[in-house]
Amino acid sequence: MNTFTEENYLKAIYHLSSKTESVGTNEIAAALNTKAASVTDMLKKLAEKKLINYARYQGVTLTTAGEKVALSIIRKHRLWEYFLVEKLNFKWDEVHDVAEELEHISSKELVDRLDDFMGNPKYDPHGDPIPDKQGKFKAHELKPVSSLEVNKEGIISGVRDHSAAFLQYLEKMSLTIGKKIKIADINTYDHSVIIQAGDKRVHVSREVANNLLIAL
Amino acid sequence: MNTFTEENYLKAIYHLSSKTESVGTNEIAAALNTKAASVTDMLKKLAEKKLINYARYQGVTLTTAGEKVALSIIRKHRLWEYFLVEKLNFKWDEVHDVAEELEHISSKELVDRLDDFMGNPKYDPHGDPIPDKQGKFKAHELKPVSSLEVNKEGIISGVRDHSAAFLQYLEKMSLTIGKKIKIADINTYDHSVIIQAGDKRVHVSREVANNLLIAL
DNA sequence: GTCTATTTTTAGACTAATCTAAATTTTTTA
DNA sequence: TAAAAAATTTAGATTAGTCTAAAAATAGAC
Repeated sequence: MNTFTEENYLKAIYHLSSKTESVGTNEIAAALNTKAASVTDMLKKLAEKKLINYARYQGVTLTTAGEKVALSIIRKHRLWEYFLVEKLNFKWDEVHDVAEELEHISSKELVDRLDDFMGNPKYDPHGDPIPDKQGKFKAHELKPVSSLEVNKEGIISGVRDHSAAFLQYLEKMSLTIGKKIKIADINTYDHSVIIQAGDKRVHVSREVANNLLIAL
Repeated sequence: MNTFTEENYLKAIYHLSSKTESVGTNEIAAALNTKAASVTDMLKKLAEKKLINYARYQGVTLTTAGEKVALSIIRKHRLWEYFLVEKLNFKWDEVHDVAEELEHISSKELVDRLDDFMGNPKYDPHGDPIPDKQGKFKAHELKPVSSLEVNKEGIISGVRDHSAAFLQYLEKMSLTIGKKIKIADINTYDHSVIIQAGDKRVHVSREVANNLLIAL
C-alpha cells in the first residue's frame, strides 16, 4: 500500500495533469503547500515504485498504475462527499476537508459498499463525476456561463472553483446544481451576466460566470 | 491535535487501565505490537502534553484530558462499527480493522452527525457501550455464561474476546447479541455448558462460556 | 548563441516514531 | 536483605517526510 502522503502527491499530479501534459516540480509544490525540494524527493520515491514517469528536470506524468491509484482516491473523496451531503446533511461548502481525510481510508470493501448504499451516484455534490470501481467515469460536456450567448438555456452542473466562499455565494444566489437557468442578458462593458433562474433574476460578475458550469 | 499514534497510545492505556490501576510499559508495548523502548519515548511525550501521569519506572495513568481524548476515539470507533454493520451490512467480525482507521478522522461535526443519522445508538455491534458527546456511557451489568448456574436465563449482551475467530464461532452457533438464552446444563468435569437458545441447544466449552457475556 | 532568470536538484539537517543493545531501577525470592 | 530476575529507561541508529541553502540544468531574451 501507499502512504497518505504518496496518495496526496498522486492525486495532485492527476489533477494538474488534466491541464498541461507534463507536470512541473514547482506546480506540485504549490498545490501541496510544500517546497520544491520536498517534491523532488517524493518524485524519486514514486518513480521507484513505478507510479510516475520521471526524468530529472523533465517533469512527471502518471503511469497507468499511478493513475489507477489517483482515481481510486478521487473515487473515495467524491463518494464520501456525496455521503456527507446526502446522508449527513452537510452543506456542499463544508465537505471538502472531511473528505480529504476520509479518502485515505484503505478498505476497498468499505468504499464499494458505501457506493451501493447510496445507489451508485454518478456525480458528487459539486457536479464532479465519481469514478466507478474500475476507475471509469463520464464527465458531461460543460460550458462556463461566460461562454454562452443571450437566451441560451441549460442546467447548472458543475463549478470550476471549489472554494467554500464561492460555493456559499452560489448557495445564497440559489445557483445550485441541477437548477435550470437561462442567460437573460450580458453586459458588454464588464461581461457580467444576468441569469434567469426560475422566477428570479440574478446578476453575477464575469468571474462568477467563468466558474459556473452549465450542461446545455 | 494529537497524532494518529498518540491517539492509539491513549486508547490502549485506557483499555488497559480498566483492569489494573497503573499501566506498565511492557503491557502497553504488547497491546500495540511495539517495543518497550518505543513506549517509554511516547510516554514522555504524552506526559509533556499532560495527557498522562507518568513517573519513571512507576507506570502511567490517564489524566482527565487524556481520558477525554481516549473516550472520543472509542466513541468514534464504536459509532463507525455500528454504521458498518447497520448501514453497510458488514458482519460483526469484519468491522474492527476498518473502524481502527475511521476512528482517527478528526471532524467532531462528522461523528456527531453520524451519531444522529443512526439514531444515537447506545451499544455497538459487539455490545460495547458507545460514549456520548460528553464521553458519558452506561455499561450494563454483565456476567460471563461461565458464572451462571443451571436454569438461569438472560440475554446475550456482550463478548470478552473480540477476535474474528470467536465472533464467527458465535455467529455459526447462533449465539448473537440480543438472543435470549437459558443455561440448560453444566458439565462438572470440564465446565462446558449446554445453552438453550430458542429451540436449539448449543454445547460450548468453558473458554467460550467465559467470553460470552449475559445480562440477567 | 551567449547570458541571465527560472526551475529543479543536491547536500545536509531536523522531527516523529521506531528499533536494538546496554544500562539502570524495581521486584522477587530465597 | 542481598542476589537474581524482570521491568524500564537510556543511548545511539534508522526511516519517512520535511526544510534551507547552495549548486546545476534548462529556458528565454537579446
